[in-house]
Amino acid sequence: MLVRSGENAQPRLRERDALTGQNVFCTEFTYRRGSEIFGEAEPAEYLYQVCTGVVRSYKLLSDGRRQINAFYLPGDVFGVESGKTHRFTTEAIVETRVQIMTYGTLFEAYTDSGMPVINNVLKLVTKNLQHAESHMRLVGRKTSLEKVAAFLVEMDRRLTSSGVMILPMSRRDIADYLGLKVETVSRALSILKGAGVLDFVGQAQRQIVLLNGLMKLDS
Amino acid sequence: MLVRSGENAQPRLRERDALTGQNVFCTEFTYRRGSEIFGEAEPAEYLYQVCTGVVRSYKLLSDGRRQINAFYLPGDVFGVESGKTHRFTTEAIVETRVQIMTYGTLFEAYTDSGMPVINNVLKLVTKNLQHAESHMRLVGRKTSLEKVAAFLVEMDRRLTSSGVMILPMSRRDIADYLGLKVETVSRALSILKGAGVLDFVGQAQRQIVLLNGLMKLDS
DNA sequence: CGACTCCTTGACAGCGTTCAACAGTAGTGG
DNA sequence: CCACTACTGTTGAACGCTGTCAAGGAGTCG
Repeated sequence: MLVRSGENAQPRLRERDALTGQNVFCTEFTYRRGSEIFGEAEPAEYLYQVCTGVVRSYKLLSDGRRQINAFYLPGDVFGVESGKTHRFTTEAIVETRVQIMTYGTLFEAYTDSGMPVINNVLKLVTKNLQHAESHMRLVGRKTSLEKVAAFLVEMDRRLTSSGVMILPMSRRDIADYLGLKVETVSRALSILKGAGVLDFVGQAQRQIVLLNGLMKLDS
Repeated sequence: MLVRSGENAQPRLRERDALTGQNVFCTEFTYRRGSEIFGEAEPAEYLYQVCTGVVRSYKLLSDGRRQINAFYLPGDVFGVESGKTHRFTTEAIVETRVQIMTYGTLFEAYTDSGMPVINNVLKLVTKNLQHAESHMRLVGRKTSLEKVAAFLVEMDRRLTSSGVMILPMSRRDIADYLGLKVETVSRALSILKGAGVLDFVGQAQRQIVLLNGLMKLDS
């Protein structure tokens, strides 16, 4: 039985699991905004899939800086490790409901169905690899404007419904994701707004609509 | 039968292949310095393992800049794709001998031995993922000095024998790997030499010895 | 030996960080 | 429900680092 500190568990039977393609018992958890899901170097016991909410994955460097690796949105699977420990810390950015499966369940599914499971794991790791490679080029990109623009395009693609994008993460999160400072992100957004390629909806600084061509940047 | 333009093939039976753990027929090729091994978006037909020499893997961005993704040294396997095409261009930096195996052979090995093969592929992709994540932090790191120092530590770990490191790649390669300009790399090396943490051996600018603590930088 | 690339160094400009101040927002408790 | 407080976000000014442009020397390959 799963035990996690202070979170409410809601065991459920999911019809088809994303990885195993089978009927498996899963457990749902809800994490409060800002709470840690798992920490770096903790033993990797579970796989997670976001139901609602958003998760950030990061490492703290020795100088105190934080490098955010990825944002996980509804549908995304995270916590997959080939070693025995997690390599990143993950936190819920907003109140987040996740679906949890034990590695044990995964391995049982493997012995049952074989190839498909491990193949899905491979696809997942490959997807992460491609994102990491793409993000590496983004972080190495020249200007802060390009970084922020690329970030907006990525987020727009992943979480826009009805044309307006509601960013769940703070400017600091964006900055730590792009390797910039908060002020630079803020400035870039102001410049992009001034250039007419985006606009803020209402007074909220996190509701953004991309207007005309924020052209697709290379890979 | 393998056919590659203008390169001399040397079919050999390797005793145990790195991926399959089996006896398989492999083919060896020698690539001249600067020649392309495979190009981005080409169909992925073969796996490669470096015997001698060094390989660079990169993408050309739309603005003409080149982002080097990884350097492959003797023993490293590259060309592994989960899709049908290569996502990077690879070139021999110096005269390089590689061992080639077809994906077909890989799949035969899978049907024969099952789990171990795909498990090795998973390990390989995971290793690439970890390198990409680590490199992402490196590229996002603050100063050019830290980038160059981290690069030297990485290379020192991977290719030093007898304390002196012979860099096979040019300053331009290093710059494109770290997201810097050639002049900045050169300046950083001069500064590090002035600070007494490294020294050039003889007159050659590519033979470097790390003296005292270039402390291990985080992950 | 000559032509080429590679590497280094200098001067300068541009961009992002740093420091600082302020406004807007949200969360808390009276 | 409002006031207080802490956090979040924006903007300005000065500084420092890296890119840019330019020149020259060193090394390498034909």
